Amino acid sequence: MPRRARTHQRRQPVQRRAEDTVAVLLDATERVLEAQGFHGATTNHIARTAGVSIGTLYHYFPTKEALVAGVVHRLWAAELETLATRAHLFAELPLEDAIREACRALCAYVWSRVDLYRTWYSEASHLGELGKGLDMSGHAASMVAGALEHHAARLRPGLDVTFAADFVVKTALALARTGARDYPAELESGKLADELALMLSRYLLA
Amino acid sequence: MPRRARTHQRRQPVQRRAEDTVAVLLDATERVLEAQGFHGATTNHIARTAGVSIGTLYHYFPTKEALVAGVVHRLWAAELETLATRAHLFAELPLEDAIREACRALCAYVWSRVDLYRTWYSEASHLGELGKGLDMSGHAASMVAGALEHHAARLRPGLDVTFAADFVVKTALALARTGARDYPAELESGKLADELALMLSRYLLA
Amino acid sequence: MPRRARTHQRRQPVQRRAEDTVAVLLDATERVLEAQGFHGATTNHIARTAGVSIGTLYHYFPTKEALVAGVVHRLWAAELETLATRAHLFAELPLEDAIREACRALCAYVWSRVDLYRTWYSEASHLGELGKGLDMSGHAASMVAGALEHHAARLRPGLDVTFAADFVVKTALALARTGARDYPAELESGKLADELALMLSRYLLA
Amino acid sequence: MPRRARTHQRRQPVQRRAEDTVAVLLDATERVLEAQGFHGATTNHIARTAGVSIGTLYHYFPTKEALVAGVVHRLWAAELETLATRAHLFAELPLEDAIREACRALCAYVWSRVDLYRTWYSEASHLGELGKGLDMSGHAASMVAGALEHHAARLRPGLDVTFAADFVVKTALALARTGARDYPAELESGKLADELALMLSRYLLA
DNA sequence: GATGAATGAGTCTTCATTCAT
DNA sequence: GATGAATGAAGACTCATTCAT
Repeated sequence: MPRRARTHQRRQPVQRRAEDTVAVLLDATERVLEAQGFHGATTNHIARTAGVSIGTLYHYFPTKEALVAGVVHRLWAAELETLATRAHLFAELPLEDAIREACRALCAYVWSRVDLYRTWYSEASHLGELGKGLDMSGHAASMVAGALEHHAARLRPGLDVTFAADFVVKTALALARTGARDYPAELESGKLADELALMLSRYLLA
Repeated sequence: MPRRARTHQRRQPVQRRAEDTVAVLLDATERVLEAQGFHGATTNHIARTAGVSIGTLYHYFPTKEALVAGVVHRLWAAELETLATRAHLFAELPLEDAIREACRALCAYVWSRVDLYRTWYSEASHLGELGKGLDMSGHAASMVAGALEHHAARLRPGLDVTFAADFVVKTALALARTGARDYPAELESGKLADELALMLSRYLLA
Repeated sequence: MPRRARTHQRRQPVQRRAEDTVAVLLDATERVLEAQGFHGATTNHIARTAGVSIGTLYHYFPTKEALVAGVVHRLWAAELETLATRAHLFAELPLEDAIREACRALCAYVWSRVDLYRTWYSEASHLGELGKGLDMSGHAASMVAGALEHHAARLRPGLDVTFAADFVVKTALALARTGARDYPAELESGKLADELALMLSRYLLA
Repeated sequence: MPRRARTHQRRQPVQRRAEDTVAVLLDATERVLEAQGFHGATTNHIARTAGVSIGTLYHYFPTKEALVAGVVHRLWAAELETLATRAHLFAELPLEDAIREACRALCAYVWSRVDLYRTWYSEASHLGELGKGLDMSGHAASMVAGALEHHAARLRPGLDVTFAADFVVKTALALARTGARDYPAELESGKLADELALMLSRYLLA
């Protein structure tokens, strides 16, 4: 039987020191997950790696799941950040070029954490709260939707912009993430990013 | 620490009865996984559900992982089968139509097992042997590659057929599978299949 | 909890074939015990090694304990046989020489099965029926007692012949058996046998 | 297949309380072994007897084998202690008398734990680390060797002192231990000790 | 007599979590 | 806030043994 899935963080850290502890714990969790996989990561091992006691760990996170969820959320946020910092490109470049840059940035980020995606992400991503995941891809999707409006003239006729923006984001995320296992070489070389960008561009443009 | 990951089946069933037992065990495993998720599924529960003793379960599968791997492999085989039975369409129909039929069939299959994809597939798919997964998508990819040669005249110039065939298969699999969570409505309605088909067609054709 | 300790053989084999089966099973048991130790020896492995089915094994021996007891008894019988075939020496040679020959023969026998004594004998000897063990050492002791009467004139005054005969036999058995672990080199070279013989002779003689 | 034979203690107790726990666990193990034998002793039963949780048991000992090894080592240490506290007698008394006292003390110790030697010692002593056993008998042997040097003038010519000291110790241990089964009456009455002492003295002295 | 698939009670062991200090 | 010894529910897995064929 699964333990209860309380995945909310237990307390908002209000002090500098406590914030540190939370970050230290998330870092340690990530490191242990990367080394041992989800199944092999134990809370005691994580606490030891973080250099805090197991009691302290449970002071900040009510369950192991919450801890892992924290890492997942942080990862999602970083993925979103990677895309968000390229948002302005959609106003500055032709759509194809902006899409290519966004895909390249996303794939580069995945490549920079490739072991993480390979070892435990698929095993543990379901612990991330669905809502936060939707928020994250929703943010990215509305960003893309804005970009598409901006380039409306060049879009293929009949395109459902709202759906397409979302679909394109989820496709990019899905392929970049699974690419860590399925296409490591192409992920590193940039080919995956470029083919992905090509596919998305042709899907969107006239 | 993770238990050992022996995922090979323990004995080749040589008698009619034994083959039944293996199938019964895989069926039961699937049912229990669907109801409880990977973490919540216990071998004792699976054995009880299958109507065999726990000893018999371990007679055929050396570990829980091997049992789940068996279910994953069977699922992969069914996905492949779904595509393989549509292979002839690529010789009979325009490429767009054949692709659409293939995507529809794949999405329909995923929809028919949607709970399974939603509850445990992402959590447990890594237990499937990578080799078998590559075999499976490789088969499908070479099928697609053949189809592309057949329609060579209409392909977009500069297309790397070998890569594209593989890429297209993996994209379809990734989106159909994650669609169970991300787009249940569109998976059911067929919209996901059609948008996917459109994206793939535009990626491939001139 | 220990299983019941039924250690009697289940049926007296009356046919040639069945006798063979019993011997084959005891041989296989010995081989498996030697290779895996008592804890690691399973009845299924023993049956497979013997080339018979597990059902057949249980046809002849009611429990694993009975099987191991059979091997222990056979070993005791062989030890006794080793001594018994030297009994005549006590009538032919000076006592010291007869004792030395007996000790050498016993140690040589132990050396010839040294792996067996090293791997499982101590772990499993308690499964041999105490009665049979006493019979065996009792036989040897009465043999020795007879020898001592024959050499009565040379014995040390005050010697309790009955006790001494038994004591000497048990000492020889204990040291030869534990010598497999404690003195492998001296067991092989014969030094253990000679020192043992010297100790026993000086204990007995004036 | 035997479980792994990790027989090292898992953590050095650093606090008063923890030392107690280890001792409590060893005591409980001894009691359960005495009542049920090695095969019948379960870790859960031992933990319950000790009044600690099963988790605590595994906090200090990684396996059942390690726990039993701990008891064996403690027993060996007590045997050695029994001899060591008599070491001074070898300087104060004639050798025969010192030997007799040592044998009596050893046999008395065995008698004081006779059930233990009878029920599980032979079944489980192989779990003690060979090295610790050699250390223990080596200590005793060098003690005896010192004593023999001290009485060199009275030793029989040609005696190999180094070997003899070791041989004498191992003989005494083997006979006292097996005496629990073979000679309970003589063990209790002291006859076994005296005959053993006589045998060893005659082996050593001129 | 022989077979071997099936049984299932019972074991060891793990690890998330608590709480007294 | 921090500690970490202690907890114990729960689960994977073994293997001696049975019995229908």
